[in-house]
Amino acid sequence: MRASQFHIATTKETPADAEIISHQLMLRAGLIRRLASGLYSWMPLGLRVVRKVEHIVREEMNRAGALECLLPAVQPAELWQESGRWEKYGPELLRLHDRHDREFCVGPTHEEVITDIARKELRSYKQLPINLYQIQTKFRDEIRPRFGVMRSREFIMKDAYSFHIDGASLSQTFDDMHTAYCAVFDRIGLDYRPVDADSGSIGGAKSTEFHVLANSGEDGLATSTVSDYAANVEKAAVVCTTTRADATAEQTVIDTPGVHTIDELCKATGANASQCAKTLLVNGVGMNTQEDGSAVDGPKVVALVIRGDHELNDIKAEKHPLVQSPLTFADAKSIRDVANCDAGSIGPIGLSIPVIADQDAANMSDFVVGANENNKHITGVNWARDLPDPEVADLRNAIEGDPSPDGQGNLTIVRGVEVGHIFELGTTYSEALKASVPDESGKNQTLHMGCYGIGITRVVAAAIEQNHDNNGIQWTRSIAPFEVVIVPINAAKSDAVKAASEKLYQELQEQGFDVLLDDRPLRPGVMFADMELIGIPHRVVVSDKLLPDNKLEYRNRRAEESEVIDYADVVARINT
RNA sequence: CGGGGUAUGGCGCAGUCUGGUAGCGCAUCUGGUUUGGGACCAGAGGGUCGUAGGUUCGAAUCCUGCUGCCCCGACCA
Repeated sequence: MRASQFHIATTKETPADAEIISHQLMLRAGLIRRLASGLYSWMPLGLRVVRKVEHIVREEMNRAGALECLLPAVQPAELWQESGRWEKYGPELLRLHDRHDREFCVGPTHEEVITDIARKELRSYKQLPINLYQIQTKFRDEIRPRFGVMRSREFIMKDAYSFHIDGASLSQTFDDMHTAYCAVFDRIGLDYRPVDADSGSIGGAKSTEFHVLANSGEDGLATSTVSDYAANVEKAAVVCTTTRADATAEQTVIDTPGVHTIDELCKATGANASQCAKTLLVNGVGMNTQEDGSAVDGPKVVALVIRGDHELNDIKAEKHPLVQSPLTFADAKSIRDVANCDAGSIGPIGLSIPVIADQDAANMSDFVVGANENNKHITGVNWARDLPDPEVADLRNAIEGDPSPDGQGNLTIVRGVEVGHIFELGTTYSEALKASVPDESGKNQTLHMGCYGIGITRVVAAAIEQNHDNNGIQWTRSIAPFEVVIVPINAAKSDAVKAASEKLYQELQEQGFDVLLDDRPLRPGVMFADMELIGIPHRVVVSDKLLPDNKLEYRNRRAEESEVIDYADVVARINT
């Protein structure tokens, strides 16, 4: 490709509304353009990267025996009603009506459609297992799209769905997909981690997320310092190492005017956060709120007690049978009803509702709590003596230094971007949509199902998060929009440079390289800056300075310095 | 949806407090000089100041409503 024939649209200045580096660089390099909130156009340069990622994914999926298909983006409501997700999915599902006023949605995922195909197409256990995938645009009406293409509403996803006669076959494919995903991310050149994950709203038994390590990542990952244990902090179990000490202090009510947070409480009392307990009132399972806000069945609120230096883990909390899922905090009025005070002064003493304490909170002694009276707290509190022993559960996020749940080493917390997720769904959807097949004995068996996603467009952003410097993007060769760029110096004045550049351009193309010839009539500095911003991995400079000796200048995007090489060695140099 | 911010040529911003009819840098176009790290000179084009209303002789500026966008929380590939 000739740069003069291609749309290169770089900017020097960083757009004001781009927060993270990948978003800034994608805009500056002209990979994407924003259309509306969460909606981005892929410019020719950016699309080349998307296509390369797709190509790698496609190859590895095919290698793993998956079959590519393409399902409709728009799906009929009936299918979603059948699976129960028409109600369950909520406002993230973009719903629309056709001219006959029939209801549809824009697919955020395709379990329903694929299961419908499975139930119609699959006639015998002999056709199993089968793994179908597609690469397609999805739409999720995210509450808050952000970070450009990293969390957009419309995005490209590779989604695969497998069907099996039993769980063992499903596990086999699940493992195969795990292997295929590693192959994909290895080829792209990402520093990633497969981690144990909560299966979330999609449901099912087992799931593994693939995270690209990056500080801007929205997820916390807990990894062991010695073993290969890795889990999303949402999922990482906390191994309790504390024990309860004997009570030594007297229970004392103190004045704490204006104190609402643990921080303020520490300042006011001189206590450490680890000596304070925070009491969080959340809605319990009996809490049903009507349209007009009135409660039926009586308000049911549950108190969760966490040590002041710990964080509540929503996912763990909502798994508790008494806690409403999804987890929501009690409103101001219910707090007053239950605790006689406002949030910030709540404590577990004297509450007439269930009190569930995190393991470490339950092991505290001589601790500080809210007094259930505004502007007052109580110090020297002890379980069993001052209030009943609570029900104990694992409620908090794992933190740096916690022992690894597998018993080997401690946990380190790193940030990650979720680029892939594989699930053993089991029979959830096949049961709902009645997808079954006769087994060897002729008896109908409900299909076991797995699903496997990769956020193609998110991979592009994540790759940039991990590969950039002050001058711009540093693509790995496998997904770079172009592998090599030829930069002629002063071609307008030098026929020799011009001819040599053209010749090299031809030769590299014949060698099968994805090559860009920067034939724009620009000064060298501008071309260098552009090509570094765009992130082309290899740069070859053709100049009058070196041409008489039949030499060229080569520079790797990641190298500090350029080097002079023989014309004959270009291909070899690029390939090393 | 709740909280905070913001809206002025394609991009980044100033001007708003203290009303007087819009400016800077980058980018673009023309001509010239340049040509190994985002050149220089000369000239040019481009803005109903988000939108609707109000106050006023006069509104980018003051008031009110609406909308877009960004950031913080719940969601997820």
